[in-house]
Amino acid sequence: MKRALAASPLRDSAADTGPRTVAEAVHERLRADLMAGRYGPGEALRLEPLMARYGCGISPLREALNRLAAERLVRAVGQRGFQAAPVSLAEMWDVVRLRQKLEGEALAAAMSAGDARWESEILAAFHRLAKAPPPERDRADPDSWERSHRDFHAALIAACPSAWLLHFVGILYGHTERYRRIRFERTLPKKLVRDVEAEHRELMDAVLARDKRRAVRLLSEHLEKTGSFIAREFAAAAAGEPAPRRRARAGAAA
Amino acid sequence: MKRALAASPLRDSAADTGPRTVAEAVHERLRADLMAGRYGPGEALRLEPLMARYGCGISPLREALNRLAAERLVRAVGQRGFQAAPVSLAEMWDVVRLRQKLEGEALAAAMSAGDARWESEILAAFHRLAKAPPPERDRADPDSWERSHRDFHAALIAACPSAWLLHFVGILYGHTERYRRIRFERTLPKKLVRDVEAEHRELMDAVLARDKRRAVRLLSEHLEKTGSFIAREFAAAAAGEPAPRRRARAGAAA
DNA sequence: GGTCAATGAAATTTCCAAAATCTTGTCTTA
DNA sequence: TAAGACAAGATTTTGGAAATTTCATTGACC
Repeated sequence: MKRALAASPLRDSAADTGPRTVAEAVHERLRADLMAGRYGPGEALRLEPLMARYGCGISPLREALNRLAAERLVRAVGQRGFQAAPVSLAEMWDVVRLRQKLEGEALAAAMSAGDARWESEILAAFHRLAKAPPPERDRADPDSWERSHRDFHAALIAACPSAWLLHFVGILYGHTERYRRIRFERTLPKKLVRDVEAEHRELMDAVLARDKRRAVRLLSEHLEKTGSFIAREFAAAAAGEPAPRRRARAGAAA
Repeated sequence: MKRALAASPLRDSAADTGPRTVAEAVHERLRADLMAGRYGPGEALRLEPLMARYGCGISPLREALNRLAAERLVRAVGQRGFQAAPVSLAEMWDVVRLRQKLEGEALAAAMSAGDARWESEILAAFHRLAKAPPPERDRADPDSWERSHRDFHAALIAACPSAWLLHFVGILYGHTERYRRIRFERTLPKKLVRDVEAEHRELMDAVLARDKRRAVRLLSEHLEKTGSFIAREFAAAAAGEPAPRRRARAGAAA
């Protein structure tokens, strides 16, 4: 069962036909790995290991890395290669705060423009998210829940008519996901997952009831809780492991 | 006299040292040419001519194009190469509307956080803009006024603490500039330029007086006028030249 | 003992040419 | 006449190797 995708607004690659070049395929896989936190903050992304891992030559790899640099998921340092984006508490809050504003705008716009089709897609996405295996029981497909989660948030704002707003929200979503997953997969307690599901249901109800004020507020609170969660994990990590990974000093600091 | 740059928030490349690789240099030049409207909407960007024009091999050129594709100034079509971004009236208003929101947010934040240094940079940027040769009298350096213009808008929001907000505003600025310059350089009447200068002065006065409400409103109106100007030029171009450039049909249509 | 320069290794960046893909024009056929 | 197949040309994409830069280590000198 392919997941139903109608040009998901949170992933604006060529989704209808699949990647048609090696560079596009590597770009997608690399971005997924970045978002899954498989590369630590500031970790050097050396070309030869990546060529081996993704089974491609140097040209498509560099093209993918350059696109990711423009998306700010990797940093390109000049004559010194690429590294996974650094992290900081301040930047995390910057991303979350901006996402509250922009995704709130997008949600309100979608609720003004959405039709019955849009509503049904939200219901379907919520159902798939509820049925998806929780992220801690990830055996075959570790990213299954994450995909459903992204699809749900994408469905909520899919009716927003501003392509640019959706583009920016998508970029911010990717960075939020990375912050959330970058070091804390093991720590995710079941209790929290259940709370998240309740938040999603409440949010969906407000959206389908066309209660804009309430929906935007619930979305903002949802994101605020995510930010607080990440901040707590940051503090815990800073206390437990002073220097977790290579060049990660700036990560736990500011 | 080098133009004073303190990591201008509207151009987030490695500005302090200048481009350190060929790819970065080509990326900058190509972006400048795109923003100057030197490539028409949908125009095919073939590799060999570009290699000749920018005097480089194929690898750095493709890397630059891939970055620009992530910035949405060019489209990458799969196995069919790159083309300059298409344009449409609807997308132009999308860009302008979003820029009103985001640049307004950034301006308000800057006015909360700005110090004396920030104020003096605004004054200096305004002075340089006032002294810059108007865009129609562009003999040696056709982009001189445009650079000063960008620097002025950048100076206004430079004190905004949100790096992500500044990043997005910079991207939207680039697209606005392209829409403004893409076909209408010859049409720019002096009267309009003088009006723009008056708007800039009024805006600066409100900003330096820390009148947030007024400053944000003036900025929004300033952008609104730019949008209306572009829309008029669009309509005129659609009436006068039905198919101005290659594959530009979609441009004047929606 | 500490600072600085030189040397060599490692990594990135760039050029280049082969391979794969798309486009265009022509010819055939219904 | 229109539709389709086929081949030639043009263009993009990709992998590998050369050139350039950075980084670490060693040694010399003050």
